[in-house]
Amino acid sequence: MPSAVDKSIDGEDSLEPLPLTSSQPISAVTMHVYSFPSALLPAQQLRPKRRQVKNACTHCQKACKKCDDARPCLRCIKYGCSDECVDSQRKERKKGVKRGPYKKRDGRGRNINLNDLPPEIIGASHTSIPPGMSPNTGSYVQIPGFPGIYTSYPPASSKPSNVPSMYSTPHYIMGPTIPTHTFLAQTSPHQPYATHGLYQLAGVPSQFHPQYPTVGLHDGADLNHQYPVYSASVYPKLSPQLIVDSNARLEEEGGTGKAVGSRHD
DNA sequence: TTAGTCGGACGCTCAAAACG
DNA sequence: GTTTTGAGCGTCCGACTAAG
Ligand SMILES: [Zn+2]
Ligand SMILES: [Zn+2]
Repeated sequence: MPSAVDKSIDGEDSLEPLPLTSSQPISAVTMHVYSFPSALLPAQQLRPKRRQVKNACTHCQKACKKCDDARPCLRCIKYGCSDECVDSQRKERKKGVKRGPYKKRDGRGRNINLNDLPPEIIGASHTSIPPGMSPNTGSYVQIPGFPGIYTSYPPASSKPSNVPSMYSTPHYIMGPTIPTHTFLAQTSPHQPYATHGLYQLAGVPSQFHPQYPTVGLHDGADLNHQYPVYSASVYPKLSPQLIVDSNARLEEEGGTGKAVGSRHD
């Protein structure tokens, strides 16, 4: 039977965890942690969304196995090939490829149809502005094309200017000053903005993804004051220092720009 | 039991197209 | 200039086989 480490390394335990109600161990190298208000979680489980590293190492790539952002990656550490753990080369995307016409947008720039909205949005409790909140401020924003319908995201105007457009609806979590003695998934290493007490749930596309669970809440955290916490017990065979190093490494990489900038094309 | 292989589903990125 | 679309290309799930 594969060990817990094996399962994590080889990906059998690497999908987004199912919605949790309390802190649970999650992969120390799964640095992009999403959080979602429980009201937006589906009643029945959807398939958890898979996440990928930006660049797998050559060994993991060859083996078609899960890699991680650290170098050496955990899989290479496990198999004793740390010295050979290097990013694989990526081809440059072809340019000048004609794509033909896109489907027409509506006049508001979005093709939103009530029937297209997931039932979580239609049926959820965020169909009106909560007391004390005003439209398009704070953590509630009007759904385009649906006056009076609000969802709990910040307004587009709050989007940091360096955010790629596909993240046009960034997801934030409210958080206090992050303590430094815990392992944290702060923000994406490539989108390191965390201002005004808002911590973006990096990597969440503009589409609604109810399958993103609430994970790893700090003890006592509520939906408005939460941030993921990593546990050193995730990889019992690895020293806590390794996990710290891994996190530190990711922090050092923060703000290095988009993935393409670090590619070896 | 563990490692290796690999088909193909799924996810990420970013240039092209559409829009204001 | 900005936003959205959607395809290229990558990751890695999961099934399978082989070896020790
Ligand atoms: Zn790897
Ligand atoms: Zn590696």
